[in-house]
Amino acid sequence: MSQSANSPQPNIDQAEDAVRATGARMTRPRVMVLAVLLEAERALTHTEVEARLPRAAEVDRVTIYRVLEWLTARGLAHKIAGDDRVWRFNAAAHAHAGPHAHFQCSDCGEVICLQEAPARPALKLPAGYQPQRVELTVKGLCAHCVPAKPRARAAARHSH
Amino acid sequence: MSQSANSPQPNIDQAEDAVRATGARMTRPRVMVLAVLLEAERALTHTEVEARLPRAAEVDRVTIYRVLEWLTARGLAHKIAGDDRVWRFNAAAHAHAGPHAHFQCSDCGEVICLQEAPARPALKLPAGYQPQRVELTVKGLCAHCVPAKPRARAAARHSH
DNA sequence: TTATTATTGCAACTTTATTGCAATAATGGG
DNA sequence: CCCATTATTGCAATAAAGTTGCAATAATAA
Ligand SMILES: [Mn+2]
Ligand SMILES: [Mn+2]
Ligand SMILES: [Zn+2]
Ligand SMILES: [Zn+2]
Repeated sequence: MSQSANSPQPNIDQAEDAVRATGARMTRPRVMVLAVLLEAERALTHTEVEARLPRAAEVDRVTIYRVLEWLTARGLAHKIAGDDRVWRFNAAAHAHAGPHAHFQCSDCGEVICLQEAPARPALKLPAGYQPQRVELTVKGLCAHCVPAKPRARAAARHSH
Repeated sequence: MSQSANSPQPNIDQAEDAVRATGARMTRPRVMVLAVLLEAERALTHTEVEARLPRAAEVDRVTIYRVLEWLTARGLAHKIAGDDRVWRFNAAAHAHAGPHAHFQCSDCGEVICLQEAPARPALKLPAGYQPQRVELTVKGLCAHCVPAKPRARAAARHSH
């Protein structure tokens, strides 16, 4: 039960390595944001990333948006569009190199990556349409939002 | 090649029947919006619905939002969340009664319904997670956005 | 016709994300 | 180590999609 699971240090090191490996400039916002994603156990929204950045980091809101975009373009992260109009980001190194399915809670919006790669069912497209990738998302209730007993249905939204 | 495919009249009749069948009040916004959806060959955004409503209909922006929500709740339409975080709506009567997959163009955002029902690959969820439904979306380029020849890649966005 | 109340219209507001541009700072060369 | 170059960043303004509160309107039942 050490608190090391919450210590960003090792993730910062890993983030630095990853950013350096791209050949682009290594900046504090890039390293800190990636470290936050590496530390997360699930996909994070822009707001969540902002909240998890140490105060001392002092990264601007817009910069976070741009860094998340940048990380995604470089393959260091990937983003998922959910039902709630919010992008969620996950570090690519999270044992999710290839394509994989996602789960989204229809109550709180939480998104997690699932392991199994969706077995492409070879869907038929109209003439002239060109497939690129298949996205498989399971909708349902996360462990936090599943009611313990079949009552207290309309409970207030929680924030995890 | 008659222009009847563009005439909303038969769809208006069908829409009236569908709205009446719900038992709720039959209003012009509900009928007109549903008629627009029935006439569409693909899923429409709120903005597209607004643009296709006849001027004479004079339906308020907010009412369109509410009617689309209402149609979805009654099962007369269904909505799809795309990568551009915009809801798109499709009349449920469009031969899409049950669950089905979707296609979204990664260039222009167009969404169409696909026929085949995704063969549920029975994904394994973490303990305590409760699946409800599976969404399968094929990303790619629609017929309008597929480049005729492998050049002119960065062409300007079209609007269909 | 009239009463009831579900719907609608309107204005203000919220949330999420984007854009323009000047200021800052990461890197490479001297 | 210092300077020049220019990729990044911060800040303010703006955009786009959708929501909310509430008074006015109109669909239905009596
Ligand atoms: Mn993922
Ligand atoms: Mn559909
Ligand atoms: Zn949840
Ligand atoms: Zn397209």
